[in-house]
Amino acid sequence: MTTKAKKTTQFIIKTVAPIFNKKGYTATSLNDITKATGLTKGAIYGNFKNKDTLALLAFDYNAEMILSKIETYVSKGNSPLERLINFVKFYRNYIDFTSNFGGCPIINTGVDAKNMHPELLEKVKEVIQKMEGYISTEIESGKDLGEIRKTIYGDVYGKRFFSLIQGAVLMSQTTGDKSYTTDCVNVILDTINQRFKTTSTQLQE
Amino acid sequence: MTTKAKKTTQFIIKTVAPIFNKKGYTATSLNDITKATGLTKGAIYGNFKNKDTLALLAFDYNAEMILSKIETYVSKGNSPLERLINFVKFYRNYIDFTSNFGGCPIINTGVDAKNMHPELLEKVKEVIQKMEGYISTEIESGKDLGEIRKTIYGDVYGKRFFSLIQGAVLMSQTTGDKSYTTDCVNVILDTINQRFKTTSTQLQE
DNA sequence: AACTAAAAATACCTTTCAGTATTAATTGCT
DNA sequence: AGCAATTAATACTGAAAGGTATTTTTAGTT
Repeated sequence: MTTKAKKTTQFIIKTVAPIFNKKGYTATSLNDITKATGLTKGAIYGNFKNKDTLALLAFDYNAEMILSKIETYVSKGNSPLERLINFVKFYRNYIDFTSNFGGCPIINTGVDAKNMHPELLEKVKEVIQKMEGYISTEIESGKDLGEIRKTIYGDVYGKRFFSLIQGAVLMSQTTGDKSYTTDCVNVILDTINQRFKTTSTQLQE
Repeated sequence: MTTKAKKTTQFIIKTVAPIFNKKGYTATSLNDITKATGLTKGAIYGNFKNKDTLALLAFDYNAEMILSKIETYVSKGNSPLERLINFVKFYRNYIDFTSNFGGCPIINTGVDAKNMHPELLEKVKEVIQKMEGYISTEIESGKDLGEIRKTIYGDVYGKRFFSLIQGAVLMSQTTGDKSYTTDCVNVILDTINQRFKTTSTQLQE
C-alpha cells in the first residue's frame, strides 16, 4: 500500500480546504494552492485530475469536519430530546469554530456554487438534508418515546430550526456580530422548552 | 450636460449588476462585461476607473433596487404595526423577485465579499443595518402609539426577524425550495399577532 | 455644415490562468 | 543495495485575465 501518496493527497486537501472555503472556487488559483502546500503544479496534478475534483474533495473535507464534530457533540445526549438540544447548543461556538477556516462551508460553498458549479451545489444540498435529518430524526424518536409532543412534526422543525440557525450564522459571520447566533440558540431552546416537552405546562394558542 | 455618457454609464451598471450578483466579484471577468453590454473594453474603462469601482456601483444598484421596492411596499401600511407586517409580507415574493437577477444581493455579496473585498463588505453591512432599522423603527413607533407592547425591543427584534428572514432566503435559494421562506413569513406573522399587539389576549410564559 | 469635445473601438501590453509533457527525485520492495 | 514504480519538480503551453495608449467614431454646439 502506497502510504506516501495518500498522505500527500490528504495533506493537499486539508491545506487547500480553507482556501476554497474563503475565496470560493473561481477565486482560488493554482498559485494559491501551490503556495499554501509548498508543492508544485506537477505534484498537485499528480494527485488530482484537475482543480475541479480538488475543489469537490475540499468541500467534502470541510463538510465532514463539521458533521463529525456535531455528531460527536450531539451523541453525548442520552435521549432524543437531549440530543436535539445538544444539536442546537452546538451552534453556540460555531462562529468561533468555523471562523478559523473562513466561515460556514455550507453557506460559503452554497452561495459560491449557486449559478457557478452545479455539482458542488449538489453536495451542499446533501449536507443540508443530513443536518435537517438529524433534527427531524431526534424529534420523531422523541415522539415515539413520549418525550416530545405528537403535534410537533419532525420534518417541519428540521427545516425551520436549521433555517433559523443558518440565518443567524450568516448574519454573524457577515457582520462580525456574534449576538445573532447566541440569540438564535436561546430562542430555539426556549421554543423547545415551551412547546416540545410533554412534561411542561404548555401554552397553546 | 452630456446625457449620452451618463446614460451609457447607467446602462453598463444595470446590465452588469446581475452578473456580479450571480458570479461574484472575481469570477466576473471583463469579457463577461463586454459581452453582456455589447461594448468594448475601451468603453468600459472610459466610463469606470476599473473593475473594482464598477463592482461597487453594481452592488449599490442591486441594493437600491431592493430597498426602494421594499420601501414602496412597506409604506402602504397606515400604522407602524401594519408597516411592520408589510415588511415581513414583502418576503413572500422575494425569492421569485430576486431569482431574476441571481438571488439576494445581500447574501451573495456578503458571502463573496467576506475574506475577499472589505470595501464591498462594508456596503453590505450598511444595507443590513438599514433593513434592521426599518423593523426596529416601526416597532418603536408602534410602542409610542400604544399599538405594540412596551416589552418588545425594536433593536432585538430588528436583528432577530431579519436574521430569520435571511436564513430562510438563503435556504430557499440554495435548495430551490420556496417553503423555507413561506414558512418563515408565517411564523413571524404569528409571533407578531400573538406577542406584539396590545389588543390581543397574549400568552405569557 | 463644420468644428470641437467626448465617447467608444482597436490593438496591444504584462501578468496570471489552468493544464501538460518531460525530466528528476524519491519511495517501496526484493 | 539496487531496481522498478511511483511521485514530485521543471519548464513550458495557449488562453484569458485586467488594464492602457492610441485611433476612430459619434454627439453637441455654433
